[in-house]
Amino acid sequence: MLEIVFKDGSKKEFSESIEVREIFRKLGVKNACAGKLDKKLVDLRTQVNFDCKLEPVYFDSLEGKKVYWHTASHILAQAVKNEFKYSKLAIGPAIDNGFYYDFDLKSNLNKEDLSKLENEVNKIIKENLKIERFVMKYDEAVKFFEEKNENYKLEILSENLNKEEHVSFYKQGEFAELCSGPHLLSTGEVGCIKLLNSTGAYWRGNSKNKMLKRIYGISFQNKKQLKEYLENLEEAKKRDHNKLGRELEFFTTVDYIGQGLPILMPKGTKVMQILQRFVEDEEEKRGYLLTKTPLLAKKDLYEISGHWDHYRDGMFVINSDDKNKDVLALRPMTCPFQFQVYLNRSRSYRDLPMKLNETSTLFRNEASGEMHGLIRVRQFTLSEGHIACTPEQLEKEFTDCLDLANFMLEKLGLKDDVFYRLSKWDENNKEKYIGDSEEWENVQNKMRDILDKFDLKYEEVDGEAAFYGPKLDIQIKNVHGKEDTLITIQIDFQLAKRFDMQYVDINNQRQYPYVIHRTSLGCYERTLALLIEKYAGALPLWLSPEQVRILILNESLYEKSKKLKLKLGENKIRVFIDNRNEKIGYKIRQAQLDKIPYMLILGEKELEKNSISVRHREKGDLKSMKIEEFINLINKELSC
RNA sequence: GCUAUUGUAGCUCAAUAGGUAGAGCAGCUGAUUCGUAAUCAGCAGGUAGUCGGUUCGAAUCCGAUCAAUAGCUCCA
Repeated sequence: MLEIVFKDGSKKEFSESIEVREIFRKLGVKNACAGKLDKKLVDLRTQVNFDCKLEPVYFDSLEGKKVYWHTASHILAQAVKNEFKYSKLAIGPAIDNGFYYDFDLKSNLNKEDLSKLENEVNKIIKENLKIERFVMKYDEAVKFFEEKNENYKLEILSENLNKEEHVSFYKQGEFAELCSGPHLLSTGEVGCIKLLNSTGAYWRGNSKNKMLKRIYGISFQNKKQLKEYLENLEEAKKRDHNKLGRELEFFTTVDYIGQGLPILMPKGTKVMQILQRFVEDEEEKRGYLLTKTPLLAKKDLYEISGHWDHYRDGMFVINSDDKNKDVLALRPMTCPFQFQVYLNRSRSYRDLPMKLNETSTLFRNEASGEMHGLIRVRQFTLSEGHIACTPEQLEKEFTDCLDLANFMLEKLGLKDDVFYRLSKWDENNKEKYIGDSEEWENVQNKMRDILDKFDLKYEEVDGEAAFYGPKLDIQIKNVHGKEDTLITIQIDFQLAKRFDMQYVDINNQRQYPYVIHRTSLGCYERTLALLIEKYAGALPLWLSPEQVRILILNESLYEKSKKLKLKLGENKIRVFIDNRNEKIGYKIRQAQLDKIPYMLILGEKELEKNSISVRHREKGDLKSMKIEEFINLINKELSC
């Protein structure tokens, strides 16, 4: 006898081992694509032969979608095998927004190939082939792939630790694929597949390996859902800062200036100035002292910090082949410079914590393919800061940094869009880092302890640390779903030693402080980019480079509008008049119009009543009001 | 850096098979004063990203290079 408990708490007994799908059938559960057995995702074909908890998984959950998408990726692999005789299979997982499959192909894939494959894929769905699971002995599986000359599959197999265990396969029609599942029961259940694009991707994600062809796709249960998804995708792309930011004249690029070196136009610069003032003021309130340090230094400095050995590829080096001149490098980080403030004289524990901030321009020689609008550039400005503190102060200071970061996110309205990541070192790749294992484990544990005291969900990722210490990274996704670090808070236990930064403790002993590297708002270019995407260009009032546009309907009102502008300007409201050359005109491009929070209309009607008509970009027409009333309205909105 | 795609006026896009560049919007000038993008008339804008090659002739074909886009790798 076995007892199965369901999500609603109900129980059912079965006399013998039974398949998940059979259980669901008996219970009348329909449309489940997999099961969750004691919290583990399992195939509908799984035999249950012990007491357990079980619940159905459907397409409406991400886990469920991934089952569909994984099956879709197998169908794609089958289609590619049908269409390209010499193709070899690599891997094809489901991802958060669909699936991909990597192939080794002799030829490139163009659009026609992709649509041909799409037809083939949907043909396989229509055929509604039964998908069966079977197992093979390890040796048989090796032989199976050797015959097919599938060297990537063989490589995966060779890493199978337990060669005694059977290897799991899934088969549909003639196509069999190494896979641990779970999968749907037939190809027809997938619904419809759209192949989105094809790109290159390195085998095993290693740039030293061969580049394979990757095809991305998505599938839905029906065409309506697919259409909706594709439309949403198009909508999201309209918010792309790289397009919108240029259209709205926040920034531009010039080919002969170079990659990753955007020109910030007046609007973009205004927003960055607002952000920068906001950040510096807030940091000052929180006890930071502002510094301004050089943008470049002799390589000697970087040799001490370790950048010369661990970060040289990322730096712009000057005079490297002139023996008569000092070799200099533009700074990729501010830490070694700002440390000199600490080192200016001897420090006691009474000086700590020492909190320094800087609005620092940095230069990083990113590889040519990495640049992306304002999100990834070669010169950028960071809201940077460093805190030197005693071990006892570390927790409080770290907590304060996190609080500051969250405060900033809250103010920008990005709080719900971010996720947290504890970025650790890679212990299999020690040469990338400075310091020994014990120190790393020690600090990482410390960081984890602090994080666990917060009500904060975070994931841990190996190999994402800085070379000098672990990081708390606050991540965000752009409109393309690509993840980037917005804010980072790092604990460093190495650089103080390298720079011989000491303090004298209460027992008159010399000690090294901990250093926290942190940003409060990340880099301004990137933050601006994400704000444009978040708000589709219609930034909140306090961040809008143009808060008010005055529209005059009669040339004779021009002088009056100038006075109005002056008056609003005195109240620190950013206002523009909609005409150039002192001529009337109420032709405003709609695209720009709905980005401006308020529009004031000034015409004969208003003149008579000595008032203005106000239009809000979202609320539409507001009642006409006196200028003072409008100023109050804006101030009220700004204060909350 | 790698795999692809793209590059024609400020923007969006045209031009049968290589035959010597055209339209809308924006801009400018003038008229119009018309209540929320697109009134009328006129003008001006391009050595086709750049450099080289093939050809009698190249926006179109080839090569190199620069830049942009998506993805990989890398990273704030």
